[in-house]
Amino acid sequence: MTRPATSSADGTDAVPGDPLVAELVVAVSRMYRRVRSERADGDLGDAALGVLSYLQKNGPRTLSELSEIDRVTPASMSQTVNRLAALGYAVRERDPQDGRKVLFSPTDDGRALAIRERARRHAWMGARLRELSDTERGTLAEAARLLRGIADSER
Amino acid sequence: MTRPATSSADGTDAVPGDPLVAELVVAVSRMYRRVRSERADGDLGDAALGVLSYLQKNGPRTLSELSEIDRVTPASMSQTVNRLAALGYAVRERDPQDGRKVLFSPTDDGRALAIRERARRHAWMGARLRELSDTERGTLAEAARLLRGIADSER
DNA sequence: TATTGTTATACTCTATAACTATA
DNA sequence: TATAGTTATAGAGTATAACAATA
Repeated sequence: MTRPATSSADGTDAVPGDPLVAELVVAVSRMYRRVRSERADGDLGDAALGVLSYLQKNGPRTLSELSEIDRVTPASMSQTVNRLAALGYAVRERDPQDGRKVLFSPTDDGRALAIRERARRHAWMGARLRELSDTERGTLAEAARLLRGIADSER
Repeated sequence: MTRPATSSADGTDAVPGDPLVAELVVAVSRMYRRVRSERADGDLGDAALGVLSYLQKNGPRTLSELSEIDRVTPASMSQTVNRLAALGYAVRERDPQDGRKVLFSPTDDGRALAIRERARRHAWMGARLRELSDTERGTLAEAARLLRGIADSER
């Protein structure tokens, strides 16, 4: 054989890259959409709920911090926290040490909503994971750690 | 001790659910956003590029099939493939056996774009994966298989 | 001047409701 | 009637550009 190639539906031969990358990207994309599709009707969107959930678990953060965590622009994050604030789920507070900074915190309503919605959205996945063996669960736990490390890496 | 509880930033005790679920959801969400953030300027969005990539790898599909694969409504998928068609990356063809059905196929331009963009978006992740041990890569490969199974499960 | 955050505007993605065409 | 697909409309999420306030 002359060179490695991927076979495509139309017979195109493409330089294949690392097959593991493609498998992971497809798996991650499908899982993300599946989790997102558990969203209920009058619900917050996934971006706003993600921010609220983060604040509930980790405590107040500035706009810049939140935008870096989610890898969106500060302008985008400003609009997301605007929605949370307009709905009464989060509050803005000026940083006393540095008047340029704004700290966002969840309200009591926001904290309760974050806990409740996380439980609801995760329910179906919890059920699927309980069907796995201990070995398989261990594999997923280790994979979650590796994926976090890769996703959060600077480069 | 009386019952398991999660400790939160504000001292809230919540019934914890399966910690593995939360770890996986956070890891998947962060990785999805990281891959998405590799998007270039005049680029297709992630939904349209995902559909184009699928068609390039797997061959023509009907609208219904595509909407089920991505877990979006047929109306949403219709608009996504509309964008692909308007840009000349995909074509509609009436199914000769059943005139209600429409088959979508990538054009030559679309196939080339799918291959090129996949390579570009996956480059950074390929570099990160090459830094891992064979054992770690094996863990991720097995995890990708498990996650696909869970995400694609009917329930 | 540099940093932090916001607003104006536009595009992508998704949904629901109402519709057309085919079986 | 039921199925496959489309269009109209609206809201979430994101981006870039331009701006205000503070350091």
